Amino acid sequence: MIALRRLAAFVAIAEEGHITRAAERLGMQQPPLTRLLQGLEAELGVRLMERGKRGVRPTAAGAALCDEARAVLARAGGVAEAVRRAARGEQGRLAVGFTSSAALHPFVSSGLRRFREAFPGVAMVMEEAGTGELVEGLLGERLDAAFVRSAVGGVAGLAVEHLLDEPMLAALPAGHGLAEGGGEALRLSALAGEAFVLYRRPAGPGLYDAILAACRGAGFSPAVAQEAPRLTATLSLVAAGFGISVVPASMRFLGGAGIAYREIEAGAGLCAPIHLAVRRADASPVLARFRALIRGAAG
Amino acid sequence: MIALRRLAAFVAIAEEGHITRAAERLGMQQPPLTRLLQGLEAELGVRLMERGKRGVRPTAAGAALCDEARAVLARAGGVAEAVRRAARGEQGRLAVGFTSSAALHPFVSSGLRRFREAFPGVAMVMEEAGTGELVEGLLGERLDAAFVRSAVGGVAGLAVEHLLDEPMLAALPAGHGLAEGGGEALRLSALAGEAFVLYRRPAGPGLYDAILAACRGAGFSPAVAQEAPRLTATLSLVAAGFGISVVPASMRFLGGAGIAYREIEAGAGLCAPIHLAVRRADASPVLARFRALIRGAAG
DNA sequence: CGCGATCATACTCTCAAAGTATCATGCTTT
DNA sequence: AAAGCATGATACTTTGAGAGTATGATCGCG
Repeated sequence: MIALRRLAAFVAIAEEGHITRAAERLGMQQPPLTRLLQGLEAELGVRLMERGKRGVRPTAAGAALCDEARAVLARAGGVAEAVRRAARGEQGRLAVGFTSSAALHPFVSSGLRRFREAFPGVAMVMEEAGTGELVEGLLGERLDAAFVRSAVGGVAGLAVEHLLDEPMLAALPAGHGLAEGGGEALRLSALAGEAFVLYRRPAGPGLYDAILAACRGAGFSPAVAQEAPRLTATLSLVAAGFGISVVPASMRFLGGAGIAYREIEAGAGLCAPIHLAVRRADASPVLARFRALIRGAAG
Repeated sequence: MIALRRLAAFVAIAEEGHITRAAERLGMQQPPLTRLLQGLEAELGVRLMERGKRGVRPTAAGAALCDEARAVLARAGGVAEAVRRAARGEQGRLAVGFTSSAALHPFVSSGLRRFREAFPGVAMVMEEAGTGELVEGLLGERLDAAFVRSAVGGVAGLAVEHLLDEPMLAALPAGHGLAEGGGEALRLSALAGEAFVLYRRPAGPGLYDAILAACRGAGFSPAVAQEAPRLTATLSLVAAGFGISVVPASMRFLGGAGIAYREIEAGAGLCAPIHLAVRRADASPVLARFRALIRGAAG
């Protein structure tokens, strides 16, 4: 492999048309440059420069080398800067996961958009999946960060950052007895006798457990009539009259016709948090930038 | 600029995940490799490898460097071979010119096509122009070779190679008294009283002079009624009845309606040669390949 | 014909990078 | 817990590619 130094020297010779002048430009003496050229010619087994009375001029092979060398030098010249950008977190890759419920919150989508605009050099990969898959993705280094609803506090190796708390709403089939309430907050205990439709626990344990705990706090244990595999499916089941549900407030914009939403009294302690989970040991500067931006947006 | 040697060493470290093993692969000892890595880190001001108990693993910056380095190394690795190909004439540029009359001869077009097929790595540039322009193009290095009809022997610095001789035909307006001859060759002296339409001498001195010389040899001096700026225009004028002309046989396929072609007796010494003109000093291997192929096709 | 410009050759020298030897650290195994 | 092994870091020595100096060879030009 021909060293970059020699390529640069050759380009200088070709551009100046004189070994002497090229040596001057390179800040060296003429004899070593002459030998450098001879060395290149010997190594390639090809005459690169035609020596004339008035300087030198490239042969066809020399012109080809000059072109190739310029390309290599240009690429090599940018390496150092690219690495420094990567170290500053301005360039690289970032894989972000989110549960389907987090994806629907405007905070998440706007945060991702803002990061993308602030760091256009970072290639982003998105993944929507259940909490379990996201945790697995983080541990297996397939993901760098994940927006989740439960705290995932128990998982070793992960750090979880609390971003915000979102109120939850009761989702009732239109026409349900409790659907109309004049804008008043609903008492959670009013739902004691209802059939509940919930997002499957394995896919979203955080929300599931929060709802069950709040119900128990309100003095009843909800009857779970259906478990839906996706949040959208939950709302479809509610609309179809299979029961009622309790969902994060940002879902309000999703479920269209057939569903009435009512606030739940604050005392019930029902809230849907959003957390950012990352590997505790991950020192990636891109991730640091991402966390800083998201944390700033949350605070 | 980071030397290729160091980039290659870094890639080896990143790929092996152990400095020791990478050193083995590179055929060197471990300490210098460790220092090489430290040197890179110092030069870039960035930590590239995280040292762990069981070897090393790249940081984000290290991964970026690894990617960049691979790209540079791949490009640099091909340089030597590309230069050798250029030296063998298998890669490069070739600019070929031809006069309009030469362009119409099947030998020229098939020769160009065959060269193109045989050396797909050579980028070709074509130019159709008058003889004067072609000579100027060769001397000014805009062209590397030109197909011409006259010998251009007088021009210093050019070498001219004779490729073939083509018979010439009398081109007569349809219905002309000499147009029908039962396939017999026409005696040149039979044209003594005719008005001649000729391609302008500055654009094609070779043909012009050959025709005049042959006529004088046949005992008459032709009356040039019209001079046309292009060969196709010559035939148009003949078809329009402005006079008769004498043209290379390959023109027969060009002039469509309104023109009758007749062979001229061999003794008149009328023939239209095709030559290849090149710079005498041009040692380009691509040109050498081209000349060899064209010469082979002619012989 | 001598002068200036330019590339080539011979010899010396220097410093960056390779080698050698050895230490430090922290698992793993007994 | 101690010995052993794997791995990287450090200190010192050695080497060689490449830089410098001096000079020769060639040739156009006034």
